[in-house]
Amino acid sequence: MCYTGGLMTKTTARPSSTETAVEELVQATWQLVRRLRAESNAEGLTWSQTTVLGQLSRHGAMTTADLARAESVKPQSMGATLAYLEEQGLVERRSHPTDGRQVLFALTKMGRAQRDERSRVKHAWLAEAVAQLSAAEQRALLAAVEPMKRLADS
Amino acid sequence: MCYTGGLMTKTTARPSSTETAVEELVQATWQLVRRLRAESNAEGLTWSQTTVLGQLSRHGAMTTADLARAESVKPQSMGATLAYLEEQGLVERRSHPTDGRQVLFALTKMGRAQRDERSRVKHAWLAEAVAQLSAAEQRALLAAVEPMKRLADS
DNA sequence: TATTGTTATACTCTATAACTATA
DNA sequence: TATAGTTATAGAGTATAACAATA
Repeated sequence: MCYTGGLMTKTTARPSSTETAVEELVQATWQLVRRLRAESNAEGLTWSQTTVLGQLSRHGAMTTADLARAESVKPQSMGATLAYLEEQGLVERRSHPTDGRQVLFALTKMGRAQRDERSRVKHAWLAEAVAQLSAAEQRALLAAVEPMKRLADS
Repeated sequence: MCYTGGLMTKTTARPSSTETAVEELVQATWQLVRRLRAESNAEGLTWSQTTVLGQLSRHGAMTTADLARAESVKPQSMGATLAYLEEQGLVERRSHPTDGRQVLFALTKMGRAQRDERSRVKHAWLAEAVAQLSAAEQRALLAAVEPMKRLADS
């Protein structure tokens, strides 16, 4: 594959230093997201859209700003996603009872159904993929969740 | 923040089941990528572009298909990235010695310099962020690299 | 006929800037 | 004046489909 003779078995350079190891982590993160995106594109909704439905499912009605914060994007970006979901009839807007500026978004009946269905499909794939890993690898993944969040928030 | 009374401290629902835990992992992965993207946008090159320079730096000249495989994207997508890098004078194309169809891409002198500089800047941020974590958290992150790659490749 | 790469097109995700409405 | 949201615009990152050149 590689002309100058480098071995090209999926970029598996051994982590010699911490620096390299961190770069490896970033690479792994990036690739995992690509994989997740590819997986979700095959079905009706994208990952970003699905996670918004998940937020609303878990937390109930939320404002654009709430959702933007929860997903670490700008309100305008979240607005675009919400506009799409609303157009699809998956979320609906409600006026805020005390603050006229704010708009609350909530799942519609269809949105809730989609959410459950999506959840089922996603889990089917993830469950299978995770099942292929050893118990130790699974533990390693779970142990990394909090540090990754810390890193993302830093 | 959240109208229906859910506590909204950064989506910290405790992982009750493995299913939830895996979803948490996905969420964390997604957010970390968002963070990385935001960080790299501040500077000259994006993460995708930087990683391509990294590949060429580590492996020497590679074809579009090689790079696409290494980064888990379609050749056409990689072509777009390479076109940009070429336009910026960071990579150059060479004809393949034996196969006229293939095109080899290699770092230019400028590309190599940029790569080193980018690498330095990236590491500065990452190093600082990682340093904020406990030793245990750092170990947890590194231990997750291989499983994440396995998951991405599955 | 199969493979490598290019061109054309489109859609998602995200950002910034400027604006409106409400507090 | 500050905050919540919308509109307009733009760019990165991808994908699929159709094509050309080479093997």
